[in-house]
Amino acid sequence: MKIDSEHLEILAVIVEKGGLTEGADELGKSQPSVSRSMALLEKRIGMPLFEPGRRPLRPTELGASLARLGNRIRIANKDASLLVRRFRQGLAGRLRVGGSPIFTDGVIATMIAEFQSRNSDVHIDQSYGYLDTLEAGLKNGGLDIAILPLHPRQVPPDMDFLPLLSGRNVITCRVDHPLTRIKAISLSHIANYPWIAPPADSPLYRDLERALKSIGQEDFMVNFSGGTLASIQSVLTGSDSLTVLPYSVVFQTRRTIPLAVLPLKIDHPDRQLGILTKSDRQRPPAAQQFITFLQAESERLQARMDHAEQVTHRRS
Amino acid sequence: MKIDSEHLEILAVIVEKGGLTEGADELGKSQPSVSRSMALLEKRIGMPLFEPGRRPLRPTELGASLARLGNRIRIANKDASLLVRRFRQGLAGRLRVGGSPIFTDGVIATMIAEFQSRNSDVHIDQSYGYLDTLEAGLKNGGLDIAILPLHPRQVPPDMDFLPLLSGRNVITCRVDHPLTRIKAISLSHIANYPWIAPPADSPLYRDLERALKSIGQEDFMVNFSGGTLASIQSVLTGSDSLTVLPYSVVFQTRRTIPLAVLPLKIDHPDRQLGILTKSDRQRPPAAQQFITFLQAESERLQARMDHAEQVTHRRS
DNA sequence: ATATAATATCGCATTGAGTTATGAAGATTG
DNA sequence: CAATCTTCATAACTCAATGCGATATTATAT
Repeated sequence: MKIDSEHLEILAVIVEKGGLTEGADELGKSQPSVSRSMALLEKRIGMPLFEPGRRPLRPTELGASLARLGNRIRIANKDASLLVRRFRQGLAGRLRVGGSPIFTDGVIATMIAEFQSRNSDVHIDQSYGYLDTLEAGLKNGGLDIAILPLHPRQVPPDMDFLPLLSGRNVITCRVDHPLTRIKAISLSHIANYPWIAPPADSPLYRDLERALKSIGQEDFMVNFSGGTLASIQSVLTGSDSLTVLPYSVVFQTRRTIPLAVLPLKIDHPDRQLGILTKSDRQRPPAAQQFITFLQAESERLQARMDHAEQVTHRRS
Repeated sequence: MKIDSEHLEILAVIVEKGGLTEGADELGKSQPSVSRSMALLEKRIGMPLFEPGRRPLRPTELGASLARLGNRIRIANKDASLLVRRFRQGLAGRLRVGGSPIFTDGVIATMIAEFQSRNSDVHIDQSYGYLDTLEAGLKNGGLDIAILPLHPRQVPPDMDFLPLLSGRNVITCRVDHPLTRIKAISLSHIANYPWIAPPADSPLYRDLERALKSIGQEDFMVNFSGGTLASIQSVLTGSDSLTVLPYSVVFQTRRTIPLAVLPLKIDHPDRQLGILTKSDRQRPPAAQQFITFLQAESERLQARMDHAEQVTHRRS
């Protein structure tokens, strides 16, 4: 014999409010309705829930005990409603975010930290990958959103791409690098230094090739390759190596890992860091919340970068 | 928007069992039924509870969270069912028991202790009173059962009386009382000792009068009156006083407060200790349980008393 | 006693849960 | 890769429960 949980909740309210009529009011139901519900419950369990012949309805021992349990149910139910509301508003949930390693570590990670400190109930599951991996993740539902640099032409047909930052690359080195003391840097200067290369299968590696080709340096010496942003930064600050990094990464991490940007114009890849999502798949509200947040943060970052650049120009 | 607690319970079972079909099995419902319930819940909250296009139905983050809450509800509901079952079997609840002071303290209290040690969830609310008080208590619902010595003629019309023990009274005193050393006690012997009398409004007081009158002692000296059994026993063991007590009381408390019974035949009141209940009023199951218990305990007590008496006769 | 407030009951409409039968789609296997 | 198996969704229908207003009944208060 299963008891109807709804009945127990009603009982709890009646007992709490001290009367059937007030209980009905509280529940937003009519008095006859709850009266009948209680009559039905009493009939089901075969025991009286209220003292007979008492006008402001008073519960029996059993009624009071069941009311306590009903209250537990009510609390759980309320929690459930709250949870649903928070999920709908994107304030709770889990978000599986995939991203290209360098940008994710250098730019997105700090934004994620900020997002989590605001929306503590959103759990972000971060993973790394390049276009093909991320695209597959989105397709099979393993990822909610992907963050990577992309050229408009590369966007898969059934996906949406929302640009966040321009994909400008720069040549960078440690701040006290010999080259930073040279006014006008030319090809001959940088030819003497070894290069750090990102993993060979990464777009950034191709950027590096392209950038160096654009300034005329066809073959270059690589003394370190692969690894994550953290290892690249370590090697960079501990040696005279050079490398190509997105300017936003250099800028975003300038407080913890300061790096110098060489005033050498290199070919821009025509890509933008942005958010890739599946068009049809309805995103969880937390995803929308996160996307909106990333847009705002990116705009702020872009503004700060622009501002810093103006200051530099004025100084020079 | 109120969530149906039933739905959350169903969700919890589905998630726990790892599939809709198995969940339906567990719940004893058909598979389409729970399927539709979940569809309805999803429609209500406007969010998916299960990952789309997964055949062994897997919950989303929201679904899993709601399932946890559903489980809490299930537990509370199960507790409720259990509670009801225990109440129905008389293994839980509250019992308001009224009784005449001497019998209650001397005979019933130890039985109540034993009863409570067996049925720990039954809470007994004990109170004292004589016939009129107890009768009123039963009538207005303030008492579930009353325990008192009664003559069959005194039983109110709409009440039932269940005899437990014969109401035989005896003259008693402390075990090392001078009178215990006298073989054949006569009236002249006891005339020298003062009497302890129960409260003047108690039936036992009238018993005392009647008993003494029956053995020819019209007026008697009372050096202590009123008080509870405990105080009577204290005075009795600390002085040479005599008093009249039910034999069952003397017998039941013989281990803790040993008293001597004088071999004087006195007039029996034609009453029996028994249980008085209202006929129409449906008793809580715990009451029935308690009554049955008292009957069994009383039978055992009676048997022991009979046995003790036989031994005494053989010895004398 | 009479008035008042609280609860129970009645009649009727609507909703939701239950069923079986059946269709659709992911998962599995030769 | 097609066939098959599982698993879930849908359809059509019945019935129990809930909703309501109107009204009877019954403690409690004045």
